[in-house]
Amino acid sequence: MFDKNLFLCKKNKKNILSAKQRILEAAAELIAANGYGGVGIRKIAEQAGINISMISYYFGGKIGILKSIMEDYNKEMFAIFLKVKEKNLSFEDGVKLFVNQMISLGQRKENICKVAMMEIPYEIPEIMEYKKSLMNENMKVMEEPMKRYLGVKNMKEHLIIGPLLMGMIFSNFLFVAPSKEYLGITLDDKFYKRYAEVITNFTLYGLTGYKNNINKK
Amino acid sequence: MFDKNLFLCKKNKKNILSAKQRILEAAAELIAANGYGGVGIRKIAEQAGINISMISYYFGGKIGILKSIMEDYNKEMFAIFLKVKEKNLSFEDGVKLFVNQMISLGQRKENICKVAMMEIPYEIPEIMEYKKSLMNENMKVMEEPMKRYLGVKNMKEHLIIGPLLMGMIFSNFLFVAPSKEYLGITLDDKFYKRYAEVITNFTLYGLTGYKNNINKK
Amino acid sequence: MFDKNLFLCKKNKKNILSAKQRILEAAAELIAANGYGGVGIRKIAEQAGINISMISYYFGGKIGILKSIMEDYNKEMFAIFLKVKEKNLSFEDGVKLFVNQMISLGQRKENICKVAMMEIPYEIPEIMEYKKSLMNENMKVMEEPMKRYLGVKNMKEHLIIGPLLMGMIFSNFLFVAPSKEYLGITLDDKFYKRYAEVITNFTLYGLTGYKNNINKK
Amino acid sequence: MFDKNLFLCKKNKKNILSAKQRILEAAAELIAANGYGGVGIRKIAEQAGINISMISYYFGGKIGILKSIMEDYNKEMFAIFLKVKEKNLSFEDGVKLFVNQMISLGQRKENICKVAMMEIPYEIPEIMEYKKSLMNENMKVMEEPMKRYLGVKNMKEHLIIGPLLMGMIFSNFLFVAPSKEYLGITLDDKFYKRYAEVITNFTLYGLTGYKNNINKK
DNA sequence: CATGAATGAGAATTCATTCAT
DNA sequence: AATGAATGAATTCTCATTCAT
Repeated sequence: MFDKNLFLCKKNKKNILSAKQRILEAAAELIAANGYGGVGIRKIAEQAGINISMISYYFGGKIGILKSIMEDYNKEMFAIFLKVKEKNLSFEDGVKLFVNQMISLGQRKENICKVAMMEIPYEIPEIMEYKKSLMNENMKVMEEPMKRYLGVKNMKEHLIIGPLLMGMIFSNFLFVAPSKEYLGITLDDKFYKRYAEVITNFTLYGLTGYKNNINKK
Repeated sequence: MFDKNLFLCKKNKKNILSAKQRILEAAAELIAANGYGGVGIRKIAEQAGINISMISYYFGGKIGILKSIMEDYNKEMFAIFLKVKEKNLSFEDGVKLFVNQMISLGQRKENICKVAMMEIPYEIPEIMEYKKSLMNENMKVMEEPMKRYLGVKNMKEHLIIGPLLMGMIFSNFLFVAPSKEYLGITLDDKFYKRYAEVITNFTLYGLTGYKNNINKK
Repeated sequence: MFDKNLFLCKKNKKNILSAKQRILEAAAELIAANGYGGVGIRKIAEQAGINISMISYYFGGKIGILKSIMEDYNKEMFAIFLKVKEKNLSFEDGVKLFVNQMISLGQRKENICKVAMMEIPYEIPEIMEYKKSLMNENMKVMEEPMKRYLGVKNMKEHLIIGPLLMGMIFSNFLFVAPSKEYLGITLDDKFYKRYAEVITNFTLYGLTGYKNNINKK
Repeated sequence: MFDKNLFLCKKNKKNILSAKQRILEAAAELIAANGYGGVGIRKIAEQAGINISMISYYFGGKIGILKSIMEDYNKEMFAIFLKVKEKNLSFEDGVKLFVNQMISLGQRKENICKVAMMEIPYEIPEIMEYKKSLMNENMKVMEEPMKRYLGVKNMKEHLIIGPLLMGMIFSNFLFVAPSKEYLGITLDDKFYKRYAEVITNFTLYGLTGYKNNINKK
């Protein structure tokens, strides 16, 4: 196990290695709750326990944080795509693995996922360029399994079935989890076990129906 | 983009759409794209073609706009719930009507829907109180059809199946539609016809699977 | 006793006669507590129970209210000066009458007095011009009794003994009365009786000392 | 008027007087002339030669300036109380020292004194709480000398004789000095020497009368 | 690496006033 | 005599960023 204490700077008693990481986590949490425009770097710095100037130092500005979050999310996504792909599973097992991996990602990185999916300010050109490039990579990777598993050839169908699956799989992390504290509910492991069961089952039935429908055409 | 010149009344040089309505539409569009914190009332006033002070005058502040949008969305939701309920349809027809009505709502009020569902700043107490009260009303109305149609009794299941349906049905309006201009795609009536078909079909199959699963337990 | 109900306009159930008066009273109260710049005409209108525009209508603007208050105070002051003057009293009786009349004025028009004496914004030229003109009239009237009663000839002495008397006589209305609610104290008739006694006595002794001092020179 | 150029340090182009101090002085001058509500932080920043944001940075907002001014005034007051108290002087010498110290304070910090005494917006809760706490400390210190020198036991008498003395001693700084420029008069050392003489004399005679009166009772 | 003073632009809101009705 | 919508300027405060130390 990696011993982070080895890298403690005795002078100021702060963890050198994780300053950047702490900023990212604080930012993700706050942006998930308040939106990108609703959070100032002052609050982020405060919550991360670092000086404001460090954000410019590490990320080149507020926008750099958002890009880092988007990048992180996409790396995780790709890893899941590849993992599922290289296992060469049956339709049912592929769906099961994919859905469970995604839900697991949502649990591990709740805030990162919500921010990367929903808190993107569309009118900041730099962000949109970045998002486009990430989506294009995404599309390329998705194309082959969509065709193989579901028989989807038309690109317009991607724009329907892809978001459908994402909206369904991440529904908890987009709508429920962010407001759990305000609603006074707790989402424990038991809940997420049942959540994964329901989503997997719904997806399998739904995709079966989708295949029937698309093959009829 | 909303073209305010279309509605000019030549007589008194005032728009036919009331100032209040124009503010709401401009705000919904901008907030949908940039988040609540990412839009200033200056931009909203500019796009609505009114003086900045009018926002405080009509809505009592920026926060009032958001509450109006949330209110509008919820009114529409309730109308759909009631419409479906009072028709006493079969399971299949009920689902079909519900999904189609919701998608129609998403098409009519794309921005209102996205804002009300996703752009809520969780750390503004006034907003959270309002959201809670709206959600409670919502829950009450949902309880009976959830039980009758799906056999759901446990409230924790509501927290899964409800958001699941919403995330799926509105997936287009949450993920695709807001970035259509930036992605260079057009979502015409033909697209939405197919969209409704896929979502309805997926929902019917998925809910069937869900009923099977829940009755097995 | 004056019956204000006689002048009620049945139509709108508002007192016609006193709209202007109600504005003045509301303004004096609010300005006494918050300063001229600390009160908006909106609050004044609200407290007076009239429409905002009525202030411009009656007084030509916010500044007109202040001028009316200053005018009212000065009229009262002159009335007291004249009253004391024309009675041709002894030094002691003159002082007694003057002090008691002033204290009575302070009781009757607590807010008017405080505003006219202390809440004048020195950097509004229109106000300063008005104040100068009022002070000049004031000085003229004061000159003769100051000479006769106290033997004051030098104008620079006016600048000392005049304010000294005012600061002492009105001390309650300037420092204590405005904060009575916040300090939780009540200033009843018994208090003001004692107040008048102390001030009168102090003034008589003090002025005697002053006369001794000035005649020695 | 404060001439900031006098204090320029050529090396780093910064004033010797700290930014915080310059803000306080500029604020006191402007608030003394226009009232707290009549001055904006923009004007204060301008006159102090600093950026507007520095006011929030140093004082946490406009209200912080006022509190600093109140605090400064009260520190000076306490210093005088203590100085007079610990010298154990006779009644006459005690009064003389007290009055002269107060007048000297008024001369040194004309604006601070006027603001702290008269420009308090009674309807800002934060300010009133602060004022109450300062007044309570004040009352405690005053109690003993009031009893020893004047024989005052009843607290209601404090509410008369205390303000009476303050209104008299500070009369110049409250009514005359703030308008000296507008009235075209100059208040030189000679004037203040005479002012101190008159006030001291008046106070001694007046307090003697007060003692006679209170002992008769 | 880290700090904190400093900046100028922009945030939301409130201001006094005007005008058509 | 009275209303209320509308305006543009001014309000206080916070923003992201820079820079010298």
